[in-house]
Amino acid sequence: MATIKDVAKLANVSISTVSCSLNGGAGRVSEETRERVKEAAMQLGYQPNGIARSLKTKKTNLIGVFLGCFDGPVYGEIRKGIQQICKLNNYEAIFAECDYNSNTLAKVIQQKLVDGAIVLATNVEDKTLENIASKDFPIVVMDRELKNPYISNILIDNKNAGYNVAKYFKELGYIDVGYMEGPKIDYDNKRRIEGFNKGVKEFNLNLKNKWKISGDYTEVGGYHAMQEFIASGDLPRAMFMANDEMAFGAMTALKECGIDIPNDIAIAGFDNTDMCEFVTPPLTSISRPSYELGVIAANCLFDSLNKKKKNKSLTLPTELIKRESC
Amino acid sequence: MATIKDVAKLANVSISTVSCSLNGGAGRVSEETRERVKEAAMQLGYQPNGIARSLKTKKTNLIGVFLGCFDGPVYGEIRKGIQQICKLNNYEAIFAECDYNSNTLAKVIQQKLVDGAIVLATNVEDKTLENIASKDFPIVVMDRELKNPYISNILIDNKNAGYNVAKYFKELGYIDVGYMEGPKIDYDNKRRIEGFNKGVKEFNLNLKNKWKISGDYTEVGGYHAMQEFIASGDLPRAMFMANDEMAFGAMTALKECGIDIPNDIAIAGFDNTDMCEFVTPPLTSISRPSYELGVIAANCLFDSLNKKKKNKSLTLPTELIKRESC
DNA sequence: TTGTATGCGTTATCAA
DNA sequence: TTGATAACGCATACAA
Repeated sequence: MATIKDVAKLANVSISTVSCSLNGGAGRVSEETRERVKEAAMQLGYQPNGIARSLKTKKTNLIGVFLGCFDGPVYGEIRKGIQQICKLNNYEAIFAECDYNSNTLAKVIQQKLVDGAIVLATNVEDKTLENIASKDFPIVVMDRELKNPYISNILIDNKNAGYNVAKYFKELGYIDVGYMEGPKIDYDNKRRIEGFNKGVKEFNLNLKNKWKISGDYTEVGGYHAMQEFIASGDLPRAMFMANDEMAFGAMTALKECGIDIPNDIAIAGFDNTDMCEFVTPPLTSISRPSYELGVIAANCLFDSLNKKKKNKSLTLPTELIKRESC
Repeated sequence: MATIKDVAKLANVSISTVSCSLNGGAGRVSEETRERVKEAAMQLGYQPNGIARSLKTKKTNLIGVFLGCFDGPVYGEIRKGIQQICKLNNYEAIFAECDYNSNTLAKVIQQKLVDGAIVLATNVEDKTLENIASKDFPIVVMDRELKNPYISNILIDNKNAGYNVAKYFKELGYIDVGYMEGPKIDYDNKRRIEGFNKGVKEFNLNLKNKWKISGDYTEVGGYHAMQEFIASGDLPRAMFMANDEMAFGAMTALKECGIDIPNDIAIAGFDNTDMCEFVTPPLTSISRPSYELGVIAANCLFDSLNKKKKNKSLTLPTELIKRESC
């Protein structure tokens, strides 16, 4: 692989001239020299070594996005939003999957491989993030609330969303209600359920303990949890599902047993994914601004990175989308 | 952030002693000194700067996984397989999403950020990969066949799988058949359809041109494509779908129109995703070893990386899983 | 307008 | 057993 030295030799100039010709603005080198250097670089297929450059400049023009799992339509939208903003800022986003016993995050960050991070991985501990965040290394979290001068919090209004589902159930006259939650450790899930519970209390709904079940955010998980629930023989009049995918699985199980939606049981999901419109019956769900969430998180990170702005805390609103499943 | 110098100063030794104490094997430094250095490092929270280390050692202990899109259950399994092997080799995997006009791949690789790459992104051009692959930078591709000494090919037997679906249709007495393909640019898709076509010819099935439709590998896409297809008023007796997700969407559309599966039309999918068992009726599909695919691809990359072994070409078998949709 | 020299934080060679 | 020092490839302050 050609280095800057090789280019310098071929173009018959010093390495500093090569560097300036290739990166620098106008003024520093004559147009003639610049051309000669560019020609030489092209000829050798020269590509600056990013590692060496980073060592010198102390930045990599890379941000790290740490996700607990890449799956699901919501993650996809968030990623798109992040990438869009990275491109505008001449950065690239690299992604890492953080499972429970992985230290990828620490490794990548401590090694200075990225200039900042966006974290959406429940299983990463708060302490880890607090230790890593600094003036030179801003972090944006999307799955928790952290009070730290170098950490920004971008969230959606989960609690209000859950509350609104309960309110809507009340409006429709559904008194006996239940829910299927996601992973108990998940921040979003906790807040959704918290809001729903608040509504249940406020509107005098009847939420038996046995009507609180849990899935794992997957379609298959929702299917199984609902199957078991049906077998118990005691169903509420309406159920709030902590995400759409579980709701889809649950609907499949219900239909298999000949239980009518919404006449026997009403279902509401969360995320308003594309399929909501197309399942039978179409699924009432909570719409969240996923793409925008990614955009905002990335912008927030670049604000910290560029202008050294202060950290931010934002909570984005959600909207209840009413369809025939209720 | 503490550097090796700070540690050296605190421990009252030279930086080379620090380096050896922390990385090196036995013999080089006395146990006593090593302890003192470790103590100092701990106290300062010292973490070696990976960038500087990489510049020197010419390796990052990182591999890049370049995906066209992270979504779908198959991708998830492949990623898990890759990560498992990375862990065993003391490497980390970082992921990048390659959309059509992104240059993330080139950037990450040319900057020497990763020691090797696994590519599963149809939209990356062959030429790009051929240019980048070298003795020092092995690549494993999973979405195409490339003859290059530094590129390994790990594939599944798409063609045979498609052929087997046609054969199965014949066995069941379905003569009028159709298919819904995925993105035409996709290698897997092309081969699946190719194999199916071969079977159609060989078994004298009747595949009208109007029975060849296309989706985009998504559930929503499959739903819409099928809706339109139904509206055309002329359906075959059986259809092969290039992946399960489209099949699920298509099944939803069919059921909505009161078209019975498999009595009016039989459906076969591809990937044998978890939901196949749970949709109504359960979906006949092609099982592929996704996790193993990731394991094998990663192992293959490490073989090239470590022992400088030759490139490999492997095609993994698939299996037709029969369920009630046919 | 150009070149020389320094240093980024490591690892590794060599001499002590 | 240890320390001084060169080198990795680049950017840049400063000298010419």
